[in-house]
Amino acid sequence: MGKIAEITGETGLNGLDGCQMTVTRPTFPAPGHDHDRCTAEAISHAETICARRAQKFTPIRRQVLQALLSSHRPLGAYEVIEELAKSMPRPAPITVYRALDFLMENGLVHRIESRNAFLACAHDHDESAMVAFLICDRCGSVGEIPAAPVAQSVSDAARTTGFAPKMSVVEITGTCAHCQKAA
Amino acid sequence: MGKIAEITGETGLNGLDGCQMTVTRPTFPAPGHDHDRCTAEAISHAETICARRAQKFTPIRRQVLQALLSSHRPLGAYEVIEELAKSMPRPAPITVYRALDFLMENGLVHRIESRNAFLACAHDHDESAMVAFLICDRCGSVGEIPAAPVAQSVSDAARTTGFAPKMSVVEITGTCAHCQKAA
DNA sequence: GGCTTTTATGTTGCAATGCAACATATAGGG
DNA sequence: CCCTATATGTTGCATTGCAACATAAAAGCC
Repeated sequence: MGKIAEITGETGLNGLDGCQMTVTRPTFPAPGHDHDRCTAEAISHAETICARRAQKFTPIRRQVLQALLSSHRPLGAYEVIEELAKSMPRPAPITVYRALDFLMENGLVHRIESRNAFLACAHDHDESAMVAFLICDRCGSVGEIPAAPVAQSVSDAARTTGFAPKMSVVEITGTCAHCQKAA
Repeated sequence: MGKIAEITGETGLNGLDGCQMTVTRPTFPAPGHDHDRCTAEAISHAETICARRAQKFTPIRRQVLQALLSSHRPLGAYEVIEELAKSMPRPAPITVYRALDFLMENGLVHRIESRNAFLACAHDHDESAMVAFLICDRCGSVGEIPAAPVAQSVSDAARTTGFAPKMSVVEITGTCAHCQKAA
């Protein structure tokens, strides 16, 4: 299986300092990958980010992130609640939403609009970088790819219309390589 | 209905006070456009489509489409209900959802995922054509642009990973030309 | 026209999503 | 130690979305 095409390398010019997680992350998590390690890295990345910004990476925020990391697919807020309920008194929805907001503000979690769900960010990309999501309709896993070309097309369109783009949502559903093989 | 690239149709007016200025470029709204005519055309287009497919363009479906056309901005399902309630006994949510499903299946209405809202399709584009939406965060109006180039770059990127794309959601929020001027 | 089949609507009820408002706790700074 | 800013807990509810079943309306057939 190896890594499947990694378009990840060129993700947003790596930000302001030497923060690089393993940038060689495949677009889709390989079925047999070292998940513990990948989770640990993501958590430690989060710690770094929060420390740098003097933001608090509280237990709840950590656990919400961990819940999302436990699967490489987007979880609904209430699925996160279920996850957390396994290891603590069931948190109220608002609690989880607040943690999710925090994590999104800090670029650690993405919201998948077309699913009303949340996904732990797999890459260390510049926060302003445009990303696109490839959502597998079989296994539900989500790949994250840089969408610079999309950004280009969009700003072309913007130029003609005078529209000033700020935030983008690019979500493509389809079938991932693994599931195609499996079929 | 005219040809594809008449990207002019959207309007900014929609009752949110800030946004009623002339368009310099034809792309976003033409505030002074003949709205009755553009609505009439859309309805008649719907009739054509339905007739061609032997689908029934029932009163409810017509009224839902009309509600969406009346505003030129995406409406939530419950906003549609409110609209309809003005001219008939208030329909149940499920009734409106069913009509919306029908209209979407026939390419007459788009769902704006990032808003949980629905927009009457402004163009006469091929159903399989990929479109992108430019959503103004001030006035709420939405521009619909053909997104062939976006589609291209996305599916290139996607295919590199072995991903087989089916459906796409491209929604860009930002500020439309009118609202930029107004600011 | 009657009869059947298909399709569309109406009714009832509820699950899922999301957050507001206020109360309380907790971490740091002075 | 107090004060302030931030984080979390509690209560309650609005919004979104649809399932399941009942009824009506249209289309096809003899």
